[in-house]
Amino acid sequence: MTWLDHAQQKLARSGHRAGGARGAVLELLAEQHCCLSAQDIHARLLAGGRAVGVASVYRALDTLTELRLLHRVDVGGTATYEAADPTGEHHHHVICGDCGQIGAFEDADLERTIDDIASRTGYRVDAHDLVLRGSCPDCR
Amino acid sequence: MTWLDHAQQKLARSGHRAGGARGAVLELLAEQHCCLSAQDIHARLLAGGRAVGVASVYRALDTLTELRLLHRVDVGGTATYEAADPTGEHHHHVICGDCGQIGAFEDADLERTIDDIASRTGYRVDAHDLVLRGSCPDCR
DNA sequence: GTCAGTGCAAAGCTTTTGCAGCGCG
DNA sequence: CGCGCTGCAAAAGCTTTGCACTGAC
Repeated sequence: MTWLDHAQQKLARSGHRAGGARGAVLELLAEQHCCLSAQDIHARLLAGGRAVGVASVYRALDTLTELRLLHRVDVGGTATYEAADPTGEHHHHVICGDCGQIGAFEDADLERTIDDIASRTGYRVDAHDLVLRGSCPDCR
Repeated sequence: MTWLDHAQQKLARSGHRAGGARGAVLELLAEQHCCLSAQDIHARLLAGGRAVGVASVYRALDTLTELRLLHRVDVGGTATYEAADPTGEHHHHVICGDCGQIGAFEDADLERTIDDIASRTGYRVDAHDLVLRGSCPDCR
């Protein structure tokens, strides 16, 4: 089952109706390998011939994030979003401060360490984000 | 030597002059135990009787961040800033999604793990941020 | 038929920029 | 006495909200 199917099912089960704009956002995010900002998403949809409004993009992202179908990643003042793996598997990002290129990485050891810390904070921690900043191989 | 002295020295050595607004921002940040947003800083300075302009606050934060005297921390769409320890010692944040309360923690094991990962990315990584999200003890 | 979803436009926030005057060094 | 710093105001993003209309169920 694809992420797209999974997302549509979860939406339906939560009492949401299938609308054009949100569907377009879902389809676009389903085929991305990395995170996109709301503006990016809107621009790409327009470029692809889908006349969606910016507001609908933001509303869709909000809904999907609330249902935990998307991960919100804050990079440099702008929120970006990417499909959330239903199994909980996830990765983190390394951002080039010069060209803006974003890379991804994952590390089981890191996840363990973070979970460990989370359990010691006193908070009920249900999400975490690690961002590395620096210069990518091209810019360095 | 206090952080405030250190910062003022570094500014002077970088060819900056001592101005009222930036001085006020420095003094305020020197006595904080946690990160503040630009708006927070501006509001507190006004409340304290310092008639600084918002623009000066943003410009001061920019300059100080560039000199690595401050750490910029992105929490939920707004940038916040806190004094950076000149020895490189630093901590990370755990944010309550309900009340906005921000806690801090540090962990040597975590830092080692992150450094380890950073060296494998191909990037020259010179900063990193980890943010945990959840509910604080009070809200839970 | 009902009500969630949508597009548009307007408003709200945070942050940046332009500019003239002030004052540190 | 030059030029960096500052405040004000205007502008430039990003994001949210109000509203009437459409269309899914």
